Amino acid sequence: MNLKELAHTLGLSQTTVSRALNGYPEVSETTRRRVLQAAEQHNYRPNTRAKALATGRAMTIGHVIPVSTKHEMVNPVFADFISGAAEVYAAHGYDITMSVVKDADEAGAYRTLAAKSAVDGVIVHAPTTDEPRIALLTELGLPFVVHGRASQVTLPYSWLDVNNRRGFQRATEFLVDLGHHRIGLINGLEHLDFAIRRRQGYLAGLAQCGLQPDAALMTTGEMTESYGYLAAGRMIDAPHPPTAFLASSIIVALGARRAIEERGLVMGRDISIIAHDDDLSYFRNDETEPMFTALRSSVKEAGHRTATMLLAKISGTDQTPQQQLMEVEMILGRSTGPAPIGLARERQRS
Amino acid sequence: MNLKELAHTLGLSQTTVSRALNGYPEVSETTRRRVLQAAEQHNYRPNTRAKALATGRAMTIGHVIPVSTKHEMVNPVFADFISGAAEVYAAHGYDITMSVVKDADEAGAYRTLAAKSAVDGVIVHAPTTDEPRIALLTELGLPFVVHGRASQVTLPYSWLDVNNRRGFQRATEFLVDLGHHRIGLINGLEHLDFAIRRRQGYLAGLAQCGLQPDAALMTTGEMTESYGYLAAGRMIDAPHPPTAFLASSIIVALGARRAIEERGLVMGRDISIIAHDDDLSYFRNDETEPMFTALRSSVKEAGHRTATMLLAKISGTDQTPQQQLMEVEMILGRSTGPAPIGLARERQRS
DNA sequence: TCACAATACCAAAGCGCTTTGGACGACGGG
DNA sequence: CCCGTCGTCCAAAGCGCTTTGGTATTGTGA
Repeated sequence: MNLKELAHTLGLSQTTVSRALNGYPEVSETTRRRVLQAAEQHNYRPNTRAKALATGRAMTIGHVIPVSTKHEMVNPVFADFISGAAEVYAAHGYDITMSVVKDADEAGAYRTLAAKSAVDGVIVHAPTTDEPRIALLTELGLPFVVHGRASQVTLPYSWLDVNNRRGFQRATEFLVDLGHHRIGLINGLEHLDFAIRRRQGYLAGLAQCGLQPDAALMTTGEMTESYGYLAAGRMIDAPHPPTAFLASSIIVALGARRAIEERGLVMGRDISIIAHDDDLSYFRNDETEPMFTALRSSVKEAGHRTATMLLAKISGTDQTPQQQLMEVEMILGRSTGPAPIGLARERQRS
Repeated sequence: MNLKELAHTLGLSQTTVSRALNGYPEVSETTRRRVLQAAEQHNYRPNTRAKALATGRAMTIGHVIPVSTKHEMVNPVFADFISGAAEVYAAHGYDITMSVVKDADEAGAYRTLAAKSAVDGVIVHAPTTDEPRIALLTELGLPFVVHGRASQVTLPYSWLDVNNRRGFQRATEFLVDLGHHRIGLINGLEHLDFAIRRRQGYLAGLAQCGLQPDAALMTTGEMTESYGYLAAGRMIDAPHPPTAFLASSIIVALGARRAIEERGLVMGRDISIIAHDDDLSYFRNDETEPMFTALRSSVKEAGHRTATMLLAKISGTDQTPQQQLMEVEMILGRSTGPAPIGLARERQRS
């Protein structure tokens, strides 16, 4: 059923039917009701493409999600992020289109999206410190909001970020307060901005407590479980092992935990862990006493908010770039405890 | 840059330019090259909507992904599945559009997609045993392929599934061979077809070995880590605890493992686990000696194959419904071992 | 040399919608 | 009584593309 047919069965012009459906005032209330009812009855939905073509608005948001060439991995946070964003889109009649691209040709993906005029706006995921996409999108004139920030980019742009720096600083200081002097950082890939900020927070925390950083206690990698396992294991087995870890995600923390337990140590007693927690739906760290002490910030809510910002930008409500910084919650769980005293610690390891 | 402008700058008609770009023969090779080059130079991409409107083909595949109303959870396998499917789509010039819907109104989502004629085909995720979407889509005439099967549906339709039944039967028999007589099944939600089949496999395995099933050893739930933890914990604490678990996913298995270790037991010695492993990119169970003994079947590959089937269906290559059954690989890891003898087991627990 | 077929191009219609620029009565004020 | 206004509707253009149904221009065989 299309407009023409619908108009014909109603004995009205397409114009009138279209106006009735779209809430324009030049239609009498009686005919509007008649139209609405007929539309409902025939399950009429305007053809998206025709509508988009006529209005010039695609009513579609693009998400281009990078899959790392290294591990062919797509970051599991996207599922939750998008589910949060999707609620907002749906409420405003927007569709989602996604392109999955090897991170190399991400720029190309945006170019194509813009050239095809397939979307009204996009969300930029996982920005690097000098994220080139920001300049590209500004140049293309395609509305966008960045999930995260790009420290080195000076152009004004809209973003929503988590206060990673503050969070990791707090976590570090918290661990030091518990007596931990050697804290291992199991960070994400450090060309990504969030990872840099986390490291900065970690370093600031150490500095605040008068501790020297140790390069042997800082690692970087793609945030898989194995990575957490290997990185933690390596540090534990090194000459001066840490007594605590800061893990960049729950999944990484699980790996670290595995490394700890495999060595007969007990998490929260022999070695503490604090994890950043994106509050993923299938991995809730929220029992009466959470498994991990964590810096929690819901990625789903971030999706929700980012989408809201983007739609505001598209509708022209927000002309000037907007920023939102979400603070993390620090959740106390079972993975942290006072640093073991040296001797006890040594006994554990032998 | 649109067709009109491009044609104008070239001093050609839109017809010719369009034909040159789309590989029609009524264009001289010299002009074709000229056109192609100009298009390249101006980064011209035909407007998706206009093209779709003119051709009647949306060049878009719909994925409607359900978010469970219960835990607001979106199944983490989608990320990998879609990344597999996306490669195929991209290679054939198709876009992806996704709708995220509370599982309640999934039917509505498909209806809308069809009425808007927004997609050329869809993939049906997570079918129930009597999946009503199959009848709906057949009625709507929208090409589709089911990822999974629907045991009770008699209509012919295309699907790709993993041999869950066989896998779980094998795993069960393997555990029995190791001396396990009480095996706990930590299954997914059993209105979903794959979960039913897994249970059937489990029961068949027990029967094959002459063992009676015990209702206390079978649980059902949404496949989160907490669920695995709680379900396993409950069984372990019951009067006649199992000596092995069959877990419906790696994430669930991690929960089970946590329950085991929290009780001072050792996985693979005191209690064994076999998990179904979707081979998720951020959770690879594939070190030299994998953490879990597992039934592995790559969900990314499933996405790849399902997408291929769907495109074949859309292009009309496959008129008759096609089926594909993927066998699981059984991977030996560290989570299984012989059943402990009664006494030793008791000593462990006290 | 002429007719006929390729060859290489073009004008215009059409996809399903929105939106501009009216038309046509009814109504009310001067 | 007439004119301007308002309310209600419609015809047609236009969004950017594809595709049908041409028209010139060239090459070919008789």
